[in-house]
Amino acid sequence: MVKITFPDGMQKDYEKGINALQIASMISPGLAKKCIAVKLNGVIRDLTDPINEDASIELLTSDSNELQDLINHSCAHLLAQAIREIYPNSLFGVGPAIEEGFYYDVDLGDIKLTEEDLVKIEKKMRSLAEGNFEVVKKVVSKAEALELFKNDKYKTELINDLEESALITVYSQGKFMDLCRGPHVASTKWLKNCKLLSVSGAYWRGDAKREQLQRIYGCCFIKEQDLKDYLVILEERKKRDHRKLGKDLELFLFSEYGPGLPFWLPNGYTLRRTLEDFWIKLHKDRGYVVINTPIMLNKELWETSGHWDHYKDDMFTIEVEDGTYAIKPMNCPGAIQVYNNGLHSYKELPLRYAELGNVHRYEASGALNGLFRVRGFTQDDAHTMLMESQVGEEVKRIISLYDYVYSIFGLNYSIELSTRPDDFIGEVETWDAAEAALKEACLSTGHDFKINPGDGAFYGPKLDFKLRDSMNRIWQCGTVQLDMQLPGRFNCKYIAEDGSKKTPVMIHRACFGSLERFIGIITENYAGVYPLWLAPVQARIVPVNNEYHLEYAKEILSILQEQGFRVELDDRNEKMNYKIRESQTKKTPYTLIIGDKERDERLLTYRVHGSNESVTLKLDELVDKFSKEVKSFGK
RNA sequence: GCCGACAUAGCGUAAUUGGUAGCGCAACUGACUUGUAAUCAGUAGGUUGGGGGUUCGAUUCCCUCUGUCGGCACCA
Repeated sequence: MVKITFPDGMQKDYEKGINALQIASMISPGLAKKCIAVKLNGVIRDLTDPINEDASIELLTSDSNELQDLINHSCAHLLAQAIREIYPNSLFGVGPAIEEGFYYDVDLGDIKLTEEDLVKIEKKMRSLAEGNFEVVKKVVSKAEALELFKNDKYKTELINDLEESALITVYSQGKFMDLCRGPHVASTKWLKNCKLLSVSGAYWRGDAKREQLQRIYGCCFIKEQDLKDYLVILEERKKRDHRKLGKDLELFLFSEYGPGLPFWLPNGYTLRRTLEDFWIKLHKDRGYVVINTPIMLNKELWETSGHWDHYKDDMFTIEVEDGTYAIKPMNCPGAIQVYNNGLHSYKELPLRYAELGNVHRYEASGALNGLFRVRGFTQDDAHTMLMESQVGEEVKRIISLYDYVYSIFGLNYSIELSTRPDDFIGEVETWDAAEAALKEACLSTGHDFKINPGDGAFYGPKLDFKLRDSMNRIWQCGTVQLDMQLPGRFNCKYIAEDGSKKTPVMIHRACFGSLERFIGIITENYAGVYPLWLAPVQARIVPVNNEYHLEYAKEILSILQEQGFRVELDDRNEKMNYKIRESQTKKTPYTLIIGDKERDERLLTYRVHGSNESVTLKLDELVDKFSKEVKSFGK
C-alpha cells in the first residue's frame, strides 16, 4: 500500500502502483474528467504515472494556473502530430515549451511553410484536439528507443546522446509518437485553444554549421478567453515598439547608406542629451572622472589588447599611409592610455574613468534590430583601475549604482553571471577568484543571479544586467566585467604601499549598456510617454484663439523657456481642439491652454497627457510644479 | 551570415486572373477659428526600393542587389 497525503492534510492508503487518474475517479468521475496533470511531492507528473511510494498529491485541474508550461509542451506535440498527418515525410527536431508558448523544429525537405500553411496546420491541430486522443506514455530502454526511431535521424542523434542505462519515455497520441521527457496532458482535448504564430529558420542543435530546420512558434491556453487576451496583448505590444514610436515621435531614423547607424532627430537628440547630462552628473557625484578617447586608433593598439586576434572581422578598419587604423569597438584601450599617462599611487585607487564612448562593431546584418542592436553606438562606459583587494567593495558600489539608475526608470532586471569561456586568457585560479568575487557581491547586495557557464569575455568573467523590451524579449544592458588581462598587456602599474610596482585589476562596466539600446528600452517601457525630466517637449502651449491669446501665450513661452523648460507654442491657424489632439498624440506631458481667463488673471490651465482633467493655477505655481517634478525624475 | 516574409507619396495603406496607381492623415492655398482629442473647400505630391529579364503591355511573373521585419547563429 502507499500512503497518499492530500492538500488538506487528509491521508489515505491506496494500492501500490495506483495512478492519480484512478485516485481522482474514486473521489468522483467529475473530478477525474477535470484533471489534467498531478503534482506528486511538489513535482508535476503525468496523471497515469504509477505511484509506488508514499506521496503528497495535488490534482491539477483546468482551473490550475501551474499548467501553462505543460499545456504548451503538449501542444508542441499536437503541432507535430498535425504536421505528420499533412506531411507524412516530416521529421522533427526539438519542441519545447518556452516562456510564452512553444515551438517545434521541423524538417520538411524542400517544402517551405507559408502563413497559409500555418492556418491549415492550426486547423488540423484543432480537429485533432477535438478528437480527444489519449496521450499514452511508455518507458523504453535506449536500444528499444533507437529501434522505434530508427528512421528518424534527429531523434536517433538525441537518443545516442543519452546514457546507456537511461530509461527513455515516449509519448503517443493516435498514430503519432514522440520521444519526450514529459509530462503531458492525458488527452488532446485540453489543447483546443491553440494558435500558431510564426515560422522561421533555426539550426539543428543551435549549430550554425548544421542543417537549418523550420521552427514553428505557437501558444496554447486551457481557457479560450486566455488565448484571446494573449492575442490582444501581442497587438498592444506592437504599439509600444520603439521603432514605431521613433517614427511617430520623430526621435531617430536609419538610412540605407548606413544600416545599424542611427541618426538622431531633434527630439531624440534632446532626450539623449538629457540622459547624458544625468549620467555625467551621477558619475561625478559617485567619484568618477569623465574622459573621452579617440574614435579610432592604430591597429597595433588592438593587437596589444588582444582584440585584433579575437575580433578583427567585427572591426571597421581604415587604411592610411602609416598603417591600419581600427575604429574602436570598445573603449578600454583608450582608458588605459589615460591611466598610463602618469604614475599612480595605491592611494589613488580605485581610479574610475567614465566615458560616453562611441564605438562601432560590424554586427551581422541579420542581428540588426532598431536601436537594440546597432553597428554604431555609445556605451556609457567606465573603467576602474583598482587593487585586487578592492574588487568586492567596488562591484557592490557598482551594483548599488545600477539599482538606483534602473529604479529611476522603473525597470526590472535580472542578473546573469557569465563564467570562464573556452577561449579564455590568463590563469584558471585568477578566474575562479574573480568569479567568486562577483558572486559574493551579488549575494551581499541581495541579488539573485543565474549562471551562464562559459559565456564570459575572453579577458574575464562578467555580470550582465538583462532588461526586457515591450515584446518581452531580453536584452543585455548593464554589465560589470572583471579584467585581469588588459592592465598587464598594457603594462599598467601603481606604486604599492611597500614601494613596489604592481599591476592593477580593471573593471569595465556600463549601466545603460548603450544609450541607443537603453533609449529603446525606456521608450517601450514608457510607451513613448516620457516623464517630464526626459520628455523632448515638456509642454505645448495652445492658445484658445490666436487672435486674442497669442500675445500672452508668447509671454508664457518665453518665461518658461528662460526657466529652462522645453516648451513649444502651437501658433498655427488651427482650432484649439485640433492642437490639443495633436499635443496628446505626440505624447507631450503637459498641454497648456491659454484663453480669456488665463490672460485676464495671468493664470495657466494645464492638462496632463492621458487625462482630460484640466487644472488652473498661477504661472509661478506651474514653474514650481515643473521644477519639483523634474527633480523627482517624474516619480 | 542563414531560413522565410516584406518594400507603393513624409506617414498609414488600396489596386480582380498582368491592362494608364487610388484613399486617409500630413503638406500647400483660401476661408473658418473663444474653452479641452480631428472646421471646410481646393491644390500639389509616385520612374510602385535599385538594376536586369519575360511580355504588345509589369506594382503584379522571373532573376539579382539593397534595406526592413520574424526567428536562428552571433553579441568583445
